[in-house]
Amino acid sequence: MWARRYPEAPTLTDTGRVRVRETLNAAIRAELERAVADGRLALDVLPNVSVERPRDPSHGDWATSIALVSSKAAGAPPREIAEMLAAGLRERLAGVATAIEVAGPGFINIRLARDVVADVVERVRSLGDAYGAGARSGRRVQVEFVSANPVGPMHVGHGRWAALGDSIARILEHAGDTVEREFYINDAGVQMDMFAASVSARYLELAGHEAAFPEDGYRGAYVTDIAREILDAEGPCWADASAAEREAHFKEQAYAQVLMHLTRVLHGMGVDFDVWFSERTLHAPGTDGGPAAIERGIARLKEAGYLFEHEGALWFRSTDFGDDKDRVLKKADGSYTYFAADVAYHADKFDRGLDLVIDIWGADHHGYVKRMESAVAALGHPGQLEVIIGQLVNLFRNGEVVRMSKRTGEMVTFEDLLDEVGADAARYFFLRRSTDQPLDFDIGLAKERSSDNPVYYVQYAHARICSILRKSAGADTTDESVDVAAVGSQTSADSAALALLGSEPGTLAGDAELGLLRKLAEFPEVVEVAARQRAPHKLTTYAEELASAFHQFYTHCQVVVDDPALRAARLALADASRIVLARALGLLGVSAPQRM
RNA sequence: GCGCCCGUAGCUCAGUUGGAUAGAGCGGGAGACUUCUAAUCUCUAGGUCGGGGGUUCGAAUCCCUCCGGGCGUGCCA
Repeated sequence: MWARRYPEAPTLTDTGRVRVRETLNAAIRAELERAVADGRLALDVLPNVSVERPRDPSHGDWATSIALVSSKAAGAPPREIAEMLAAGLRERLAGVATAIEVAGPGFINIRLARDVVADVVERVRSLGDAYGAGARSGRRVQVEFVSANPVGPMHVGHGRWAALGDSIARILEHAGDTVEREFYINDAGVQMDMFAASVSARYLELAGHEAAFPEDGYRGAYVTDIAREILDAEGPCWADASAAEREAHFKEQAYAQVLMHLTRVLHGMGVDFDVWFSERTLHAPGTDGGPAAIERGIARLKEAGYLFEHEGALWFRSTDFGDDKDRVLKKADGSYTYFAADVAYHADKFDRGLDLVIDIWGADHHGYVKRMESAVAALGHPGQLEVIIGQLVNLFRNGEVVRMSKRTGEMVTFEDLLDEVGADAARYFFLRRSTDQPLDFDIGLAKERSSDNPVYYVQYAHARICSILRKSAGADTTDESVDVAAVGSQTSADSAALALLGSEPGTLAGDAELGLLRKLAEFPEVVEVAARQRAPHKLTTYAEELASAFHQFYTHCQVVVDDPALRAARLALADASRIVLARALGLLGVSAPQRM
């Protein structure tokens, strides 16, 4: 088995909310220490202090269960401990918190002063896109994803890995890492030969010759399209060439066409790779004329003492690292396994100085994870490879499963899907579910321009804000020539004005303002968690919650009002919401339209 | 057989690594446009968190076991 690892999260530094959290933690720890020093609390070891955000807003902004945790060791009732700590905290946190209460079995609930809550508005507006960003970690991370065999069009599952890998890359970048996106092209295997043979057979058919189609050939219509393009461009002369010559030539032609398809489709959805890595280069002789990378990779494992020969084959002792069985690198017939190339490939990655490599593979490859982790460990980089297993996509159309046949090659390609639903909806739906969950994708729903569609729900919130900003500038609300970001930044609200926000709790308007302020403040933590868990779906959930908080605010609070202070405060709040919505969508790779 | 993933409202799914009365959207029921976009909002119904044990102040979450579903278990790629 392998444990899912969540390496240390980058430290967030620029975010007031996290500082609030640290301030509270520090205050609670100090109270705890004081109580122990005074002999009021009998604890040998101090428990870890942590405040959390209660689900129920009536429990305040933050809460801690420290009294419950300490109760047993201290030999005192939790409520008694809580009362004692709360008394000290009220003094220590005067100015930050307006209420500190003991509730339930012994929770300490903390309600922040309103100006501390409202402070998020100016923090967001001054930081802009950097809000929620982590300090530069100095860590170089590579995300390798899609990595399809270049033998056909992208399928819908590839689209999901693309959205996932790119969004994880964006999130890690925002959290402070330096990230590279890489596509590993499996262009060396026998499937390329089969692909060439399939194109060759179609070419001969088109040129009017008899041709037996290969048993396990690729039967999709795209193969014929490629053959036709070659025929149109180069004529029927290849029918006279030897099969080997023809297939060798067609292989490269077809390969080039598929690569163009891949880059075009991926670029069309906003995914651009830094490196396209060809598997062939691993088999080719070294640039210095020395041994091929694949041989050098094996040599390294040998030096490390993990190889042995058995029944004419060369094996890697992956069981030393917890794998179920040992794995063959070089077969008895002298050829290399796919795994051998992958060892060389990963050795190359770490030679490039990467600190962490994240591979995204389809669910059908999960049996391969342990051996790859073992190899990376044997190469001297234990724990520096992380494999994310992406589950498949089931396509639905109005509740009906869209059937696809691998045998006949009939399928809805990812490009078809993009054409039909658009890049925004496709990406958003792919990212909406946790990665280890198979995804049901309803084409009808993704296309729907209604409240049923969460993409539009979130984008609409952004568009609404832009409309308000246009109006506040005295322009027509539909005038797209207005620079809404400039209008937003020209708005200024002093702290007295901001203190108006949420000043009437209990009213629809007051609660809506407070709800929106609190939601904005959560963003840095959401980014941190999404980064640590490689979980973009945390951001779709957040984006929908933020959009919901904004729509409530919009319904209950007129922004462009006569009172200049209230108007400025609400305008600033709307502007901050615009910035965070756009940032959240940006991390998902989804556009934030200014008008819908 | 063994390994991994999953099982939460009628449906699709969240649940911040053990916290307070388990949440959201859709679907069902009832309402709100003379306003900065109704692609919106408000209220309501709906649960044995697959079953059973255990750990503890406290379990959807951790452990054991059983049931059910998916995937993997090549000298394929």
